[in-house]
Amino acid sequence: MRPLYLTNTLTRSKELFKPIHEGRVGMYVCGPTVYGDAHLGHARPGVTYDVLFRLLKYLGYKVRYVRNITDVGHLEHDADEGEDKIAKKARLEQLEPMEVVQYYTERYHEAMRQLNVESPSIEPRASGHIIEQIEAIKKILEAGYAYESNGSIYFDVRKYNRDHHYGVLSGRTLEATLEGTRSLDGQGDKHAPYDFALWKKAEPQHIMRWPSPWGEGFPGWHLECSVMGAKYLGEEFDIHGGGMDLMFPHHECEIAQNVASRGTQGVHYWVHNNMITIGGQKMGKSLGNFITLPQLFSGDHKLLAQAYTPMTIRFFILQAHYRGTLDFSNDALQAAEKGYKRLMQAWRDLGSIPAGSRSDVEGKALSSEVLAIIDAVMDALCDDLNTPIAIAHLFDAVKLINGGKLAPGDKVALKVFFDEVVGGVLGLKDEEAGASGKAEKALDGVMSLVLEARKKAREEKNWAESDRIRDTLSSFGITVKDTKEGATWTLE
RNA sequence: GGUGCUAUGGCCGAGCGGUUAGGCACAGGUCUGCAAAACCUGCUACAGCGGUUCGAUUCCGCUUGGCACCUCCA
Repeated sequence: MRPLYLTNTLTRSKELFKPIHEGRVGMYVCGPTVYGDAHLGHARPGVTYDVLFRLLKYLGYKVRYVRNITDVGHLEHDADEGEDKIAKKARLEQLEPMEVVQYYTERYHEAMRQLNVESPSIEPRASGHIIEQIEAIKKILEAGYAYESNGSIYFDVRKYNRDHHYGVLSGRTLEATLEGTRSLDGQGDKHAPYDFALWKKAEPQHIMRWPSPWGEGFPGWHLECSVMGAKYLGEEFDIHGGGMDLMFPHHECEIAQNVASRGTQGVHYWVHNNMITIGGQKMGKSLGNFITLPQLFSGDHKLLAQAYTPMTIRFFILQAHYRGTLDFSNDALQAAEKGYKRLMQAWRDLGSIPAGSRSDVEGKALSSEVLAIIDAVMDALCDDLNTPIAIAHLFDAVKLINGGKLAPGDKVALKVFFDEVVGGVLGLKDEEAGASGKAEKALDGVMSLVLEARKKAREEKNWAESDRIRDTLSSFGITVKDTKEGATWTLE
């Protein structure tokens, strides 16, 4: 198995990936809080961990990928004092909270499907694991790292920090955390500002509530990931991913909860993707500069010069390394769109190959050029998911393909490689390929008829008629190109 | 204020102690009835100032700028 390297936030270095159980990988990624449409920022982890998931499988691992849906406990403004995001949305829209959850979960799934993000193995919800969360709180209380205060349970960070290091992941000390904490008022029932809620007492008007040994309430946000990760992947598992902004406090709290409740940090490799920025600034709810995925796909946003297809977005994300920030702009998206189309065209030009040709290729001598490209692409992907380098090498292949001098064996090999890696691992798909629906099939037929007529006109050197057909088609979005093999067409 | 990251050509974006990143854009050429596509060629950058080194865009220090986290955010 080709070695895979990942940057582990815990050690701040690139490490050789070694799974706990040979040949199997457990991976957990923080999913969305479903109170609004997924935005460009959600596409980043969606695509990044999708590629990791696909790559691990391609390398031969059996992977269980858990990505949660947060549907309770995520508060706004202050981690322990704000209103629950879902409950607030429900109140504003006069809906049942679970209606909000259902609606946006489906919207999220649809956006991910369009981005060609594979479904995770398990997609658990926080509200479906209240019992497990209560059990975890009991354990933390037993261990002495939490206290009850006015019907709520808080994690005792100061006490925990005496025995362990609160801040291992983000590289902070408790003092540093304290310095950064804002004003001390509004602290409510907490003993210290850096303590965080494990269980919140529900006020009378609060609609999302469950019974517990401490009265009716709801779980704290950080708890769900600790509990669901352990439930489905075991008390120790391989990879935990998420956005960099979750590193502190969310993931830090997760580690503390894990240690306090089961005596282990639980996660071997912490992987964090960086943010997408707009004009150099992080896109965020509070800044009001975020663009949702449906807006991106439709072009319906004041910042958008045009609509961008899901694959353009995916390619755009893949052209940058996941650990760096990626700046959004129309220029960058348009460049990505063109590059993506060129890559797809080359893939298409490799043509369809008969079934079983993989075995025809194996064991046969390929040109060193093609072998080098294949190797370089895989090396890049296994080097901390370096998709931009992988894509750069794929464009070397594009040059070979367009050059038209590939030996048949090389062509088949590249076709198999593109299918498996461009399609299978990078998860790109040819948005223009193939007539599938009835309408497309009909259009296919009509077009071949039209192009036949044009061909006849051209043979008669009737350029006026030939151009008239081309211009007319162009006026409703069909581009005709004359190649040596005859005319081809694409629908805009 | 604390902590961390970063500064690459017109734009996006990799990388590295000595070798062409790649994409997009631009210019010239080949091909073509024209157009498009494709191919070839050109454009050769690493914030500033010091230092280490035979040699630094790549390491170290300082300066300046940008960003992120410390409050919900992927």
